[in-house]
Amino acid sequence: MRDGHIPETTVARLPTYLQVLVEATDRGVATLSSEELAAAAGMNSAKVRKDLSYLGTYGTRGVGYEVAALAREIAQALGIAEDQPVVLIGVGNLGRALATYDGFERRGFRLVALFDADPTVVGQQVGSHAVQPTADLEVVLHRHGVAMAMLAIPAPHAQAMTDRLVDAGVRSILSFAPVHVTVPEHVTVRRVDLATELQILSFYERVAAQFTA
Amino acid sequence: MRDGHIPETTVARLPTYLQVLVEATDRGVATLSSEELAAAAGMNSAKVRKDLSYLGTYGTRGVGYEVAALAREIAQALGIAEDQPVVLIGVGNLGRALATYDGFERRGFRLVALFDADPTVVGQQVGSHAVQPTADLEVVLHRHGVAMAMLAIPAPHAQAMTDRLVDAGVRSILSFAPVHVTVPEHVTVRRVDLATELQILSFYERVAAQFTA
DNA sequence: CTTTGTGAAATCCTTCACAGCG
DNA sequence: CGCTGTGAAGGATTTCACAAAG
Repeated sequence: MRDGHIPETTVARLPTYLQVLVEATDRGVATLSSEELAAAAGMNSAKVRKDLSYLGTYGTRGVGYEVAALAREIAQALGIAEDQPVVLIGVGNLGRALATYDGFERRGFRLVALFDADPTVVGQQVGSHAVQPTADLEVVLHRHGVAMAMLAIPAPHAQAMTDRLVDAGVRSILSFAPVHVTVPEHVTVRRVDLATELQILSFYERVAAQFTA
Repeated sequence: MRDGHIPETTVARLPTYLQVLVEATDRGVATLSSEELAAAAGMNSAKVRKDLSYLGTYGTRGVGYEVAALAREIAQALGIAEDQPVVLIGVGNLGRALATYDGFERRGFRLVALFDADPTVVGQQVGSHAVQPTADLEVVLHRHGVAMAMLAIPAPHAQAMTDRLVDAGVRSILSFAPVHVTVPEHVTVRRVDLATELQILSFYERVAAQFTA
């Protein structure tokens, strides 16, 4: 393929492939077929091959994909060939869990600072960082060249803080606030809303229950 | 419409509409047009109207949608007209945040029990529940008629615990373990993987950076 | 002989655009 | 006259199925 454009759905699956490849590396597996990759990722092989073809041609016919090379290639496409600096805004219950989660560090990111607006939280040690006041936000973002932020603050403050992050040069935001925020064209926001996920599940639960009843 | 089938993408958006409607209720707004609903939810009005049409016809031409009636209808479709009992397995960092998150309670769910395999955690009070040993899982699930579970345990234990949940009658699982688990046809698993979300963002960050550079 | 890479077909989702209702 | 509800058009994604490569 190799024409620069990768479908959104494919991008969303690349992290899953990467994870399977990293596990395969740990197990000492050198090569995986699209069929094996698909089984481990929970999808079908045609989709795997089509997805990987957008990155270029890294497979060998009759053999499969070289695990190490493909992992490197996906990490490259995802922009995590070297670690990306990230900050976390909001050190409440969820923020604390995020700050101490080692998955970010193991999967391409480096948490460089924690911020909170609450003066009673500022100064506390959470994981390997002391919480800083939001007043210092711009200085720290600039010093570390941070382009990504995680937002774990109450919904009413989300838009104002987002505006501030965008002004400070942040281009990607992972928001846990259950509210839509508006951003300029060049900024991407992904929202993770835990209650929303449960509600979606609940819908299908209901459908399944009908067959059971 | 009214033919029982609702597209997945529509189901995934219903919780957002519901949230906008609940906020509108709080502000004392009685009626919303598809245009207003779309603006608050961050999408376009045609999509809103098409989505809502799958539920039936609840709008009034020339006026818009009656907020209270539509909210009730969406809650009904999502199966949260009355609260759904849910359990949480795994009371580590993330589990603690989930156990103390009040969004679940406010948005249609009732957390009925916490479980952990670690004997040093069992018995601890987390939020309004004492952590129970996983040995008691089946009894508790059965007693409360639980069909939904949240899974916040290490990846290597995810499949075994999932099998146990399914055997105990759970039909919907929200998993935070970064691994694919296999389940029977009638069971739904949604996976929320925080590092995956950041990696997807990172991809678009890279694209945006190219324009900036 | 096995498995990739990919056009083409099939399916699914979004957007358009407007008839028709209130 | 304003706004919903929806066929039809347009896009996007998935799946099929097979030619070509190792």
